[in-house]
Amino acid sequence: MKEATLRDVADLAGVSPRTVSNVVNGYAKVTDVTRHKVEAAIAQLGYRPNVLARHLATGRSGQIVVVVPYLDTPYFSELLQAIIPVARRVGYNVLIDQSDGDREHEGQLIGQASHRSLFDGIIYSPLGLSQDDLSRRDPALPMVVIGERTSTANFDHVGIDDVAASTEAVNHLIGLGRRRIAAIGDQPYPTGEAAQRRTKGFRAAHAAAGLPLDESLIIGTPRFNRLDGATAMESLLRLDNPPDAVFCYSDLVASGAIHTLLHNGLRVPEDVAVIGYDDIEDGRYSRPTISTISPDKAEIARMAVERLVMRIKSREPVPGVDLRAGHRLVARQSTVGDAAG
Amino acid sequence: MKEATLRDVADLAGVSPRTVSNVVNGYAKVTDVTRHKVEAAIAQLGYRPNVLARHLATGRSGQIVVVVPYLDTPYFSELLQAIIPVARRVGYNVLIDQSDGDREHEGQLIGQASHRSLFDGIIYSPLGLSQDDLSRRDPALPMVVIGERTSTANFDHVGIDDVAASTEAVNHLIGLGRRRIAAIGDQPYPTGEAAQRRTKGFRAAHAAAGLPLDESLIIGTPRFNRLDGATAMESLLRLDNPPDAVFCYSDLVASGAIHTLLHNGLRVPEDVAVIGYDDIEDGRYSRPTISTISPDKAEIARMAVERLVMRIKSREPVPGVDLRAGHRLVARQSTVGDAAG
DNA sequence: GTGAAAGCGCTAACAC
DNA sequence: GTGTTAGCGCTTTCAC
Repeated sequence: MKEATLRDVADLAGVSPRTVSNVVNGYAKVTDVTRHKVEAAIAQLGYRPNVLARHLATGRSGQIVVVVPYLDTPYFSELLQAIIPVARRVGYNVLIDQSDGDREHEGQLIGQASHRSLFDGIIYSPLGLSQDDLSRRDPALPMVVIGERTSTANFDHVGIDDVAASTEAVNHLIGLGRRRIAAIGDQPYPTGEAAQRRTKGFRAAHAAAGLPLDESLIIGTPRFNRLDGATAMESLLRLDNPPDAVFCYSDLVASGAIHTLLHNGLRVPEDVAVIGYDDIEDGRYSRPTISTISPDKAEIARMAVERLVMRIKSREPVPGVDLRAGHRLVARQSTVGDAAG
Repeated sequence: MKEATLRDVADLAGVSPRTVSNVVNGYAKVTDVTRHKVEAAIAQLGYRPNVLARHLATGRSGQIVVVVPYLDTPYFSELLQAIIPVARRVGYNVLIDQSDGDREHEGQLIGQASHRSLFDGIIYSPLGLSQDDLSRRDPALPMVVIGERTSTANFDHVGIDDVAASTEAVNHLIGLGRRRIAAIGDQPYPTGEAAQRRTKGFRAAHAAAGLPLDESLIIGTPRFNRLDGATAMESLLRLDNPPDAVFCYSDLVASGAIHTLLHNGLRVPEDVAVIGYDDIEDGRYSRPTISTISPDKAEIARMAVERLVMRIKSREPVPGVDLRAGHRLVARQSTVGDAAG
C-alpha cells in the first residue's frame, strides 16, 4: 500500500495542499477548525511528509557533516554521540567524516562547490588545520568549529574555557599539597592552540599560587594518545627530581601516564597524582579512575547544532560568535584516592 | 551564479534531457558523437547532477545506515572507516547509528515504516540482537548483517570464517610449543554466537593436535573490552596451574590481558603468549605489539556494500546468502617476541 | 486564512 | 538512439 501524500491529506480534509503544508510546518496562521480537520486527516491516513520532496523544493539536503580527526578517539566519538540525537531532533541527519588529521582531506571537504546539495552545513572539530585553511573555505557554507581557535566573521566557535579549566585542574593538584607538577601534552606550534591554552592555564595556576614552575616539567607530545602519555611519563621519571603530580591534556594521555607509573612501582595518587582532560568513559571505569576536566559535551553539541541550523536558515550573513560551554572538575581516584569512591 | 541543470546541458548540446540523462547514467546506448557533444556541454557548464532531484525521481534516498553497537570500539570504527568510502564510491551516503547494544533502539530502527525515504538499506553489525528480533524487521528493507549469525531468506550475512580463524590462532600457539592454552571471551548464551564460534575453533585446534583441554581455562566475559580481558586474566593467574598462552576473542581483551600479565611481573610472550582477534590499529603500536587474527575489513566492507546495493536495486526478492571474507594470522611480539620485528 | 498553479531537477515510460 | 512528456511530493509566490 502506497504512502499517503500531502495531496491525499488535502483531499480528505477538503482543503488545499497549501493549507496542509502550513499546518505541517506551522508556517502561516491557520484557523483552529481547519487545523483540526487537517490533523484528523493526517492521523487517519498515517501521513508523513516525504523528506526528499521537501528537500528538493527547499533546495536543502537536511544533512550536516560533522568532521572529526579520528573516529575512534573516545572524546570525539562521545561528542559525535551527543551531536547526532540533537541534530536529528531538529530534522537533520548527520554525516560523519574522519579527517585523519589529513590536511588534504580537510581542505577538500570544505572547499568550493564540493558540497552542492550534499549537505547544508558543517560542524568542524579540527586538528592541524591552520587559520589559513579555514578562511580558504567556501564562505557560503555554514560552519561551526568546535574546540580550537576562535571565531571569525565567517564561522562560529564552540568550546569550553580551556585556560580556566586547566587552571582549575592545576589548582586541584596544588590544593592536594603537590608542589612539583608536570604537564604533558604541550604543542608549541601553530596548530596546537588547544594545547597551548592548557599550558597557559598551567602557568596561571602556578603564578596565582606563587609556586615556582620548572620548565623541564612541561612535556610536549605529538598527539594526545595513550602512548604519548606513557612515553612522556617515562621521560619525567628519568628526571633527577620527578614530579609528584601530572596534569595531562587528555584522559588518554593520563591513562598512558598512569600505566607507566604503575608499571614502575609507583602508586597513584599517593606517589604521583594524575589528572586528565575530556572525561571519557574509560576514565570512569579504569583503575584507578581518572580525575579529569569534564567538558559539558551535551551543551557543546546543543550549541553547535543550534548555531549551525540558525546559520543554515538565515538568509543574510551571520557574524561569527564564540560560544562557551560549561565544564567541571571531577575528582576521582587518580588524585584523591579512595576518597573518590 | 546558478548551477547548471540537466536541461541547460541538453539545450547547449542540442539534445533532449533524456539523452543527457542517458549519458550521465550510462544507461541506454548513445552514439559516440552525441556522447561527445553532451560531455563537452557538461564540461563547459560545469554541470553536476542534483542528487536530491534524482532521489525524488527514483524514490530512493541514496542513504544507507550502518548500525554498530559502539562507535568507539576500534574494530567497529575501523569497519566504518572501510565502509564509508566504498559506499560513497557507488553513490551512497552512510548514516552511522550506534545501537549501544540497546535492544530497544535496534528493534525500532529496523521496524516498519520508520525508514520511509530516510534510507534505502541497512548494514547491521549486531550485538545482542536475537534471531527473533531480526526476523521481526520490515522484510522490505534491504539488509546485510556483518559478523554474527548466518543469513536467512531475508538478508545476507558477511563475515570471516570464525571457526577456521580461531583454529589457526590456537594452532599458532600450539606450534610455539604452548600446552596450557586459555581462551578469554566465551559467551555461552543465545546472542553470543560470534564468541561461541571462536570457542569452537579453540576446541577444534586442541582436538586436532591431540592436546587435552582444561575447561577451567575457558573464561567467559560479558563484552570484549580491555577491562574484561584484564579481569579474566587475573582469575587465570589465580589458578594453581596458570596457562602459558591465551587466545583472546578481541584485541582489546588481549590488551587488557597483557596489561595484567605485565603488571604481575610476567613476560609476554616468554611466560605467557597472547594472541588477539580483529587486528585493530592499537595492537600494531602497543608494546608488545599484539599478534592477532586479521579479518579483511576492506573485503568485508566491499562485500557488504555491494550486496546491499544489489538488494536495493533489485526489484524481486533476493535470497539471503552467506559471504565469507578473508582473514589471516598476523604474528607479532605478543606471541613470537622480537622475532616479529 | 486559503486556493490555484508553477516549479525544484531529475527519471523513465512511451513514442518515433 | 533520441525526443516528448508526465510525474516524484513538496514549497511557495500570487491572488482572492
